[in-house]
Amino acid sequence: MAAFRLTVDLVVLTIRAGALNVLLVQRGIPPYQGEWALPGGFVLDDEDLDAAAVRELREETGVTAVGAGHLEQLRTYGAPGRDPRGRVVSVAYLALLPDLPAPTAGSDASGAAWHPLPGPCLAFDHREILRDGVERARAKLEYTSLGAAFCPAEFTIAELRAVYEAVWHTTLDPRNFHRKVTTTDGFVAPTGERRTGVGRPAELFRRGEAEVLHPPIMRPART
Amino acid sequence: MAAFRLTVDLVVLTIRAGALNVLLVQRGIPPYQGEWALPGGFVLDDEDLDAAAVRELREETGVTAVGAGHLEQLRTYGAPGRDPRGRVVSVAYLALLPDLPAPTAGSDASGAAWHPLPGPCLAFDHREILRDGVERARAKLEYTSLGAAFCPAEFTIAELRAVYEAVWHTTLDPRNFHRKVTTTDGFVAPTGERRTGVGRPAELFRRGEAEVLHPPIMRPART
DNA sequence: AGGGATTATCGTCGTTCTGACGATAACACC
DNA sequence: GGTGTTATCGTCAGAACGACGATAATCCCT
Repeated sequence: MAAFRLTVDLVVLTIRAGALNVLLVQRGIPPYQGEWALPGGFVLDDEDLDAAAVRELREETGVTAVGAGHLEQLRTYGAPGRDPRGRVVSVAYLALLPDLPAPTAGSDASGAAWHPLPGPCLAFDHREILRDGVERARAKLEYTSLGAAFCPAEFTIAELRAVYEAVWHTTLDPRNFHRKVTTTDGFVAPTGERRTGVGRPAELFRRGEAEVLHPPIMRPART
Repeated sequence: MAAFRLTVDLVVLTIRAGALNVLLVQRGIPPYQGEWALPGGFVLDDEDLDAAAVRELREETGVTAVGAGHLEQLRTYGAPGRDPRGRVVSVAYLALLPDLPAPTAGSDASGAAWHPLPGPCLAFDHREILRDGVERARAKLEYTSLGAAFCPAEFTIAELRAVYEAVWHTTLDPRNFHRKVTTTDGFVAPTGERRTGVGRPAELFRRGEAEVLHPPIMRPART
């Protein structure tokens, strides 16, 4: 029951070019120098865990407001030996963000970049953490309205559908998806405006106030 | 990034007399001496987090095999000031167990007992942890087969239904519940035997191999 | 201006799932 | 044998879903 050191590690996901991407940094210092890893860092002495996650997210990505996206605690990883520096326990967070401008490099990372899944080999046990994060995101899209966290404040139904298709790696029927989303109470709220592009202009929506969906959106059977 | 101390705290739930109960210990040492708290203790120097949870569960409840029930990591709580002894971060675990003989008192607890929810005032931030644990259990009963973790190895559909009714604090139609459980693939498997009691003998079932339920069991609307 | 391509949105139809509830079965007890 | 009690099977209307046709509203091209 002696001393532990605590880190937060972030699984930051977004949709880019129709694919699920994760934000990775190239480690600038040992251990695992030069290898890819999840962004993260040590928790400060008198810092709340959530605050540490928000701080690291800001430092590594320049994301200041989580308001647009979503940030939640994922799981804590504390196997002895998972970090060669000693007994380091990591509280992992899952962040879902709309597509952003290129990320910034952090203090102890020589580079940060988006990687389509599955990404490269990762340092520490970060491959396991990433797998758990993606699985959590996949599951939560079924029974919560979190899919909208991948979208900007205003979005079309087609953009939201593209999120589901990217995260689940399937294709969904546009008509049935539209019906499900617009008839599920509190999922999305129309803004009254429309966005013009290729094809018929699409109505713009904002996130609804509902957090959980009853009934959930069913993911097509086994892949 | 200096020294943290790490504890595991357990939200141990079971069904007793048709009600959801939580296992609490009366603290035998300061801080909060004499008050009720979740069972738990410090993580050893080279001990895995899951192993620490299993150890504490055994020490405080005498539960040796988790095989019957279910144990999973719940969340980590690390707000500065949550423990007057200093910076103590707690990894909370959620355990779902079938009804057991009376629990044993642990080393640093002068007594351990089952409490129907909502229990008494709790030390530290354990009230919040308990609330999160109960909420997790309620949600997981909808889309997983974890309800069977509250039952002994062999159980009747009525016993399983009593679990859902206790955890959700509702009443469910016995005929529709029976249909749903027996027709959902992999939820339960018949043993071929039956148990006699009051009324017509009931068929005995074992847990099926399915972990997630497609589609989920819907909890009746708002309470 | 008009035709084609493209995407959004609305409907339809048959199937499945659900909730409400009636009917029967298989015991224990008297 | 009758009665009470619980388990299990059926039925039926309404809701939800998957597949897919039909229409609407724009852009692009000629």
